[in-house]
Amino acid sequence: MSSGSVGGGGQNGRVRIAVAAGPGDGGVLRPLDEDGTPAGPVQDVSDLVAAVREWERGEAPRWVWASTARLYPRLLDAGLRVGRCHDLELVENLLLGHAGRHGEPRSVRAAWARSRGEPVPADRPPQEEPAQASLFDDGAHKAADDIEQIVAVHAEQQRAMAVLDGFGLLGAAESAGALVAAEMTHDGLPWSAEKHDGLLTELLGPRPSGGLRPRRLQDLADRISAAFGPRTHVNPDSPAQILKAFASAGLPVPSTRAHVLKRLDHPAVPLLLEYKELARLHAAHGWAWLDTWVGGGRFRPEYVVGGVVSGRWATNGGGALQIPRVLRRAVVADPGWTLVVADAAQLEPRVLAALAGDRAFAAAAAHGDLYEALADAFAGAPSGARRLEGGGWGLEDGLSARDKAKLALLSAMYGGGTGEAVQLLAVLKNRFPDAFEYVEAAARAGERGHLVRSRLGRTCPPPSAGWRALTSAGDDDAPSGSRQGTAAQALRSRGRFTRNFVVQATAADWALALLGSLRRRLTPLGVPSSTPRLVFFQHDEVIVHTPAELAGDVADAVRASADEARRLLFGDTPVVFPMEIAVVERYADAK
DNA sequence: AGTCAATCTCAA
DNA sequence: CATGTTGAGATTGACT
Repeated sequence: MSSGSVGGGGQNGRVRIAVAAGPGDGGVLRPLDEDGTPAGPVQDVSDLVAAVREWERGEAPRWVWASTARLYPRLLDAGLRVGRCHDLELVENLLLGHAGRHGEPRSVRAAWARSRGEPVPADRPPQEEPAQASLFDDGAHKAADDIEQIVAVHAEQQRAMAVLDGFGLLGAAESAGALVAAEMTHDGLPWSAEKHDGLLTELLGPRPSGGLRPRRLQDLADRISAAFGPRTHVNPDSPAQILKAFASAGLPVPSTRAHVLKRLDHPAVPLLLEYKELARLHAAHGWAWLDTWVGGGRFRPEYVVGGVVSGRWATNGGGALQIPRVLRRAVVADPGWTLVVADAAQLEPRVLAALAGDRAFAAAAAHGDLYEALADAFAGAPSGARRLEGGGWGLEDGLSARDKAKLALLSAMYGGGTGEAVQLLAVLKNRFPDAFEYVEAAARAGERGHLVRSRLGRTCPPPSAGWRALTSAGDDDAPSGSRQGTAAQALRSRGRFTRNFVVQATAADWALALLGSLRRRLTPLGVPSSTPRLVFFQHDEVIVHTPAELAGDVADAVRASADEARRLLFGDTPVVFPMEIAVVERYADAK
């Protein structure tokens, strides 16, 4: 697997430039060969942005820098975008993980110290990172030190990655992801504050002043109290008070969860369910959220690339990866623009099919609805099982063959499949033995305390010391029955984690490759002042904000990127990764 | 007055 | 025998 063209942009794939910021608006550059050997002298520049712009117009090198998240926003603010980079902190993090050293400091300074056997400085927590402006304000001697360390750490990373299959692509994809993340924060997701406010007013009543409850919530709260009796006062925000009120009414309940309340026959129940739903909207995505996170018609969350162990992204604030469906009505394209919303259909089972190289399974995943294609295999399986709302499996007749296929796969990937789904798993095992065995092997590896990896080499964290102590006991310790039970539980839990990790993390590999490829394909579309932009990414879904007349080209680019990602990860697998693409004015209209 | 765990609901 | 993964973020209520 070559590092391909993910994150590519320039004609010459080999030129790299190490860059350190400071002092002031200046910086220090040094050209490198691909293996990290210096290919020219250190250059001091008084205007770093101008120097980067100049190089970018010419050779379009791969920029080697400590952290995209800290450096790139400054370039974006100056109206400059770069084609490719190597993010030293992100790559260091991947390499540490591969070595089973998750969580060790990842800064350039730390990597430098580590390689020289010196004391390794802890990473600074994000909130203590120097402000953006001061990054460009370091002393001249510091920038000189920085460039020396950057060059050295980069060379070591290139050496380390060269012997790990797929790792070059992983590092390139992670770095390209960091560029996308910074650009998405810069560009923002189109967000109509007016539509959002209208929605809140419609559901909650007009915006209240001070910390008061909106009218609709107060009204519901009053009716909830009344439903428990005259002169009773129940604060619906307090689970304890709700439990007490139901107990007094002769209806003791273990919790206030929605599915528990739904089973009760009491006039307060529908009011409480409505209250809880609206109160959450108000608390999590109400006017306060709007004031904090939306400005100038854009929602600008901060993404954390590789923030989840599986390689999925996390966010730092704003909850960008949990936008409630109702609020998608507020995501509206600019006039004359449109949103291309694309999500990968049934991504994780397709990833499993491709990973396992299961011929029968891959053939089913070669086109169309994967579960439907598998349905025949499950049509005769014993009456299915279905997840009950409260957890646990329950018998439920009337499952379609397609539902049975879906349930079997989800059980295999998530580690369920005890209970009634066991028969469906048996069908999966018989008909698709390689796919079954792939996740089983990952689970067994986990239970033995081994590490498992994604297709490109992203590695799961090792089990904790506590886990090892718990699960290795059992010899001389004469553990008690409950301790054995706890140990068995810990083993199963670890197995579920590693079982899921190989699939989820490879799906994240694929999504990252798609993102890098799509970014590169979008760049030449449109004219500089009016170019399609990636504005949202959520695990297996992207949104591109584009001039309306380019929507077709964008959709083509999305499909081509999905296919390129497939090829980069899995070569000539027959498994396809179809994208469901909607061209809409509002996100809510996508599905 | 701050910290923390537990609980709840949102997303994939 | 127990009974599906990864997260964010708000809130309550117990704690220091």
